[in-house]
Amino acid sequence: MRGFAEGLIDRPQTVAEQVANVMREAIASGTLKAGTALRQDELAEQFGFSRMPIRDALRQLEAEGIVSIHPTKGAHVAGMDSAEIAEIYAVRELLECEALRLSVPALSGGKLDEAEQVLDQIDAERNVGRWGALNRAFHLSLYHACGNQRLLGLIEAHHNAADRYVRILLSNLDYRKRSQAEHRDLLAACRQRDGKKAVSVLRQHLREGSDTLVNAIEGGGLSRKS
Amino acid sequence: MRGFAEGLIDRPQTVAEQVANVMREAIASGTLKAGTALRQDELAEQFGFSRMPIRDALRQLEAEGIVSIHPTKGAHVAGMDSAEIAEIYAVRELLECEALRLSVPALSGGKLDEAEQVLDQIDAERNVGRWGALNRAFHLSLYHACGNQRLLGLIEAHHNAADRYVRILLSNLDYRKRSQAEHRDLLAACRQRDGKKAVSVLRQHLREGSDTLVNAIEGGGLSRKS
DNA sequence: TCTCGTACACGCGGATACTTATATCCCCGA
DNA sequence: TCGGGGATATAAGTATCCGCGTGTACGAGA
Repeated sequence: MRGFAEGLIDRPQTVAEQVANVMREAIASGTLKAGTALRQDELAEQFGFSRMPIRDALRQLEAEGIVSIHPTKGAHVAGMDSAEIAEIYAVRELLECEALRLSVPALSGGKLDEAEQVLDQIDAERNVGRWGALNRAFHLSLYHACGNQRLLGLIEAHHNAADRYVRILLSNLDYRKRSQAEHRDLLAACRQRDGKKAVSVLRQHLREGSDTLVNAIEGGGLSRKS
Repeated sequence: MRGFAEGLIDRPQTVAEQVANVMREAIASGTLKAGTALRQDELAEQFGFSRMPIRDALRQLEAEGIVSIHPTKGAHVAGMDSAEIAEIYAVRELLECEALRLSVPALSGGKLDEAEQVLDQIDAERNVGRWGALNRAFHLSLYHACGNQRLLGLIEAHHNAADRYVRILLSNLDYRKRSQAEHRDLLAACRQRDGKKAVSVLRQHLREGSDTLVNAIEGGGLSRKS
């Protein structure tokens, strides 16, 4: 739920936010695997801060759905079973298709050019860690003109929740190629101001991602919910 | 974002959660008006707890969008301008219509009877404070069979965010009558397993609520964002 | 008199040390 | 072998402290 209108107003960054950012990245990158116990004292020592901001950060991440906290049992990196992945993708499809539908008529040529540049960057990028961020940037750039900040916030939150898994997808060269082809189709439909077409391409794109992930996780024996 | 699968697993309630619950109710009921400063040590003294759980509670409420926190300036009861109300209702429409669409074919007769009982309770209820809760219970009871916990969680979160304003609506006798009529239409469509009809009634219902609220707030001079 | 700068008070973020409660594990005895 | 009880680990909560950014009020200078 982070990021409703962030960046618009300058807020001094708190330690808790910095910690949350670092941990979010660590979880997304797989450094912290699903199910890992996140001990407050341990983290406090590692980061060199006291327990207080660490708790704030954990609460924050819990709200984002990538950490689960049980009173007396503590915080763990949230796992995802394939059912939950399917749920997240179903919600993403709902939210993002709506945002795209609203956004397409309002998209400026400049924004579209920006989106295309992001696609070129993805093709050029060799660092696995950056793909996730670029992928997200591309998607969000198409939705920005939707005019509903809250909707964008939710979409961003769900990108966060799915980030770890998107990275798994993107590390697969085959999927990445297909994904990029779909991205270019999507962009083309947007350039033609064909909202219906764009939405249907996006819907297909997300379903493919979801299916690929669910198969990978059900078959591949990835670490499960704690 | 609270309440994804709450209640299914017994978690000992933390002080922070209790505090959050009390404050959520206080904000929804209007006891705490929009813009009110929420000073940590003041609250700590009032509740008789230390600052730590109060901070946790404030973070929680911030994630729910009903409190805004600025480092160094502290927490305030979040206001809503009419634009934000429109946004929330647009998202609610999207989420709830989808949940209903998925849910209708799976709704058991028992669930429908329960929903009808809730409607009867609303008619009988004289206490303004309870209407909001009953109204929410009715809506959620129709969505429960949608099979997507995450979607239900988001819907609940948006009910929380809109709660204060729904209560304003419901304290208006005229709106309440119309609303109840629409609720019965909605229920009837569900009984007929007519998903399309049900969704269209729901959509109309939510749009009416949104419009009524936006007009009330733009005209009525309600307290604004801090 | 009006404006600008400074100084002070307030309240938050954070640190630290300590207490309490709870879950888990392991061992010991029936 | 199994079940109960204690030891241990860890989270939740308490009490207090400090530093710093912000807002404000007051006094000095134009």
